Amino acid sequence: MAVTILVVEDEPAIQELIAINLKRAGHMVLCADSAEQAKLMINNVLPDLVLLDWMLPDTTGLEFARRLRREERTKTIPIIMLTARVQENDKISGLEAGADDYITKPFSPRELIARIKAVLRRRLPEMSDEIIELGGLKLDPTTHRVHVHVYGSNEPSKPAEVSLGPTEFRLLHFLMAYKERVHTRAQLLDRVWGDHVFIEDRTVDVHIRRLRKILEAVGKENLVQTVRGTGYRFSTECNEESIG
Amino acid sequence: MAVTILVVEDEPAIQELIAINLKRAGHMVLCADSAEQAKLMINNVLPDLVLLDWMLPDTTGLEFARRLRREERTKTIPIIMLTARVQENDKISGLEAGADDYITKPFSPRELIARIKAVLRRRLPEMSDEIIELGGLKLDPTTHRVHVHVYGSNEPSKPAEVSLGPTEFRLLHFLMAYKERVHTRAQLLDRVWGDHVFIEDRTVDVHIRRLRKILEAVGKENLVQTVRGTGYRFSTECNEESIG
DNA sequence: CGATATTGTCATAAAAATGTAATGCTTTAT
DNA sequence: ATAAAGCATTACATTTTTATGACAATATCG
Repeated sequence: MAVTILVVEDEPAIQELIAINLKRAGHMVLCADSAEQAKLMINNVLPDLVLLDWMLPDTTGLEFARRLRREERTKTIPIIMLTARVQENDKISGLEAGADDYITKPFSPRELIARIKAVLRRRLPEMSDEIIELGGLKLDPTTHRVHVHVYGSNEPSKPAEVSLGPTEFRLLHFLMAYKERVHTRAQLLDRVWGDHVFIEDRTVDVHIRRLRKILEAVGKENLVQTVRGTGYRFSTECNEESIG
Repeated sequence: MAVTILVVEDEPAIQELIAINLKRAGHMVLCADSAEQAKLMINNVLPDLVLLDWMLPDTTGLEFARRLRREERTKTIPIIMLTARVQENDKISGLEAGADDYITKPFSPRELIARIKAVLRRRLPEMSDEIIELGGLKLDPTTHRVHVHVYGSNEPSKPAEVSLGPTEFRLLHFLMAYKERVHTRAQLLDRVWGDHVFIEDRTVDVHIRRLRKILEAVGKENLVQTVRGTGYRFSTECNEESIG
């Protein structure tokens, strides 16, 4: 998949170095010298990941990262910070304003690529555009559509489309992206609804209900399962099994 | 599992950031700005792990760690220190004070999560998400499933799923995580049920019974064993004695 | 602006899980 | 052998958790 990476770095030499290596690794690369310029570029093309220098001419990387996190359109973009040397200073301390990772200069190209890969892998499953096909469902994030493939009939019947509301779609997408795994309501609120929400846990139940209702209507009743005392899970394995 | 982590850190930005990442990783997070506040929170809820900043407004993290280690109730809680210093001395005194690990700032969320996982695996196996395979049982915390592998039939029959209630699941998980070890009822109540519970000792018997019943139904009758006068244990060795 | 969809919360029903007590069985001690 | 102690098993009332439908508030779309 073509991952677009925005490099925000004022030092031309480093910028160049990074760009070359990223291109070699098969990524689309955009370069910006300043936060200002980065802003403009983001307006044009939404990158899949941002490499952000700690020190920028017009602002700090920290500040810029915060800005990215604040805005709806950019808030989920993974950020990797480039920081010069380990600072003893507590002000610079630690995790920088929502960065997904940081790399201290100097770094090797190999390390850079590895970190990018790791961040993408971790961040991607739920927001990647890849089609997920599971348990007779086909979910396409790009078209925002879900189709049911009905087993049993051996003729290649045209898969029916399932229509879901926005939240149900995201919920299903998340559950399918992390199939089999149980998610607590808190986790679902966090990752399907968003970070700062303060919504009742029980609301999740209602949305699960809505999702199930729609799935039942097309004969998919056991995919979204309850795990009592914990939460919910999407699974293609059956829930209850009696063994002799 | 639902691991409750107490973050003791006075810098709000870092605290917030840590909290976000821990939540995303599926943990329950409590935050305290000071040792004082941390103390109060611990009185309420006993956390499973403490992330402790080296520098605190009212005391040093070191001192606080010592205090935790002194008191009976908190004596065994794993502690991870957050420190900006890289001096060898500090590492040593931190470890002396009973820290299980320490992380130097700046650190990435990934590193943080990884260390927490490592400490949990070592200190609280029942809280770690690792699959446990033992005596023909396979317990997977992430999917919340238990499967029985039936020996004897050499055909690769699909392992059947065992369905357990919440408490039985936790109990089995705990027993399996500390296999072969005997646990008193009090210990089980403490660690499977929770901290402040006041429940009859005999209640454990009932849950052991329920667990056994389910396991018997799938042909696993000797895994949960009684140690008369002491308590219970999960063991793959048979406990039948030879007769003199 | 009106019509339709979507969303979060509540109330209530339904289901499942839990703790306790009562009773019977086994082992250990006297 | 008999009593005492420890454990197993069952039944049951209570509590906890989840499902479900209705509703008002918002958001979206034409």
